[in-house]
Amino acid sequence: MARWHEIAHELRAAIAGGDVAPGDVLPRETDLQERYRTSRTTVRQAVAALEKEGLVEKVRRRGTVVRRPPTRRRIPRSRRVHRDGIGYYFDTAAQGWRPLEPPAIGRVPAPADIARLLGLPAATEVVTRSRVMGDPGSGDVTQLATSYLAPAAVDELPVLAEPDTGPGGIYDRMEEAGHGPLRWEEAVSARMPSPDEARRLSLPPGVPVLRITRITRGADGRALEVNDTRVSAERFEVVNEIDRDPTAAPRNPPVPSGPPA
Amino acid sequence: MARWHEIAHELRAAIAGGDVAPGDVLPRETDLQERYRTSRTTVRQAVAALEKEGLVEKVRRRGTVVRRPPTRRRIPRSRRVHRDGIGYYFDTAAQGWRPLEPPAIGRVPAPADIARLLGLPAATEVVTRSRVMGDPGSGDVTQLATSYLAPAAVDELPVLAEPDTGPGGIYDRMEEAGHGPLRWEEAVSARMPSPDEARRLSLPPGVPVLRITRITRGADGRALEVNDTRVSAERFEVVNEIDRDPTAAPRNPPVPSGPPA
DNA sequence: CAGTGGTCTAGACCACAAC
DNA sequence: TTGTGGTCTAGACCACTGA
Repeated sequence: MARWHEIAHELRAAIAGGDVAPGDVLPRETDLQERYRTSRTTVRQAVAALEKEGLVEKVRRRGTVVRRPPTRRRIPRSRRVHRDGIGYYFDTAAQGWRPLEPPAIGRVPAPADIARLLGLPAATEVVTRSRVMGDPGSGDVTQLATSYLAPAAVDELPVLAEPDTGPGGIYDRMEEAGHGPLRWEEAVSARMPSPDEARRLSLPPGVPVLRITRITRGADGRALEVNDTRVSAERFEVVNEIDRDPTAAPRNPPVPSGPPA
Repeated sequence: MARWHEIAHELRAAIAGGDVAPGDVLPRETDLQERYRTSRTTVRQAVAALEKEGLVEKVRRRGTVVRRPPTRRRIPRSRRVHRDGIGYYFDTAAQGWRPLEPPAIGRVPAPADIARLLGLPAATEVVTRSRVMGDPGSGDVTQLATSYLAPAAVDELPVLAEPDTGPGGIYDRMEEAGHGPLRWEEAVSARMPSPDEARRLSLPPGVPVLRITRITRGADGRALEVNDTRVSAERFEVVNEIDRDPTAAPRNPPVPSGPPA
């Protein structure tokens, strides 16, 4: 076993055993060097392993801080979307966050995975609507969302490429054009952030992004739009409810939760 | 800007621009040292950054390999669970994977987050049922699942702590005891794996685990069980369907997808 | 079995933010 | 202001594994 593995193992045990509590700092690097009779490089490699696991965070001039177990805010999902009441479940206002700026409209070659979902040849040019959501008060960014619009939808409804799409947004426009009732399919996965995403979402090392990829289809089944939303996997979770009884009456849509206590 | 940032930036651009295709290798470390007139430490720090992002994977004797964009297998979810037909949506057999060994029964203090979901004081001792799922043919492990059982449920139904819980499993036993119809709430999030999880799921560096935390409640609303499932975030995604029209008829449950082509 | 990345040393200077 | 981690050097030997 490599020396740095041993050191990482002991530090991990000290954290798990409560010898160092969340918020506390690990011994400084020079102290660990001395304690383990090793070079600074080896010590740093051990601590870097814990950082990659999201267990600790390095803070300059303070030290290596043990991170708190995350409290996640719930992103509730119901099977059905209601037009009244709480709004669409993916109505961002209902989720407690708001756009920090108007959507940025762009035209880019569709990334390979998006093109596949839209049923387009790779690198077809598509219109994008990019939003940065968060708390306007603090400027805290919680969510990066990009909509990729099918070219056919934009040709039919040029307003989709406008910053302001009118009351109800793009989905109401699509239904007005006869595509309703709309259906959505939503995939949740995760990956490590790009450097840009990490910076914009203020993600410390060792924190993945939770990725919510939602495809919108019209009544004919054709894909109209793909929405790709990224949030901190440490700050959010996507919640669904399931009933066992096939005859059970639909329950009320879940109410959006407030910020963690 | 630090030198290693520059190097990482150039390597990232070479990958994004297709100069090095997936499956290709980056120049060896000594070549990069020479090209950038720097030390091996600096080169390694740059490559380590790409590895943390999941872009490359180091393979001994081969080099630093550019990873392929992941193809994810879908884990479908419907709002309702059916007892006939495809089975329960979380019936693992219907998902294309099977237990590699009988469930391991344990008794452990409940982790803080599990105790909270079960409505128990922290560190209450609970019965666990741990499963390792995968492909029995290849031995490939795809899923680690642990059920945490509420003490009251085990007191009432001691069979829940047996390796074999009989036909239909623990949920049928709970319904037979009068807790039905059961309801579930499922949260999807992600985090970096522990070293043990990374080893058992064969996760390369830079790949998070997708975590599916499902809570089972009886008709009276009390929590009976929490299931904590971990899969590779690069190999799986959780998919839900949503209708807009509140009066739309329920659609058929989604059919489990096969392995990626 | 040879070449790749893995590990480790001992030392130096720097940049930043908490004190 | 100053102590922390951040960056970097030049070199050595090792272990694994795929050509």
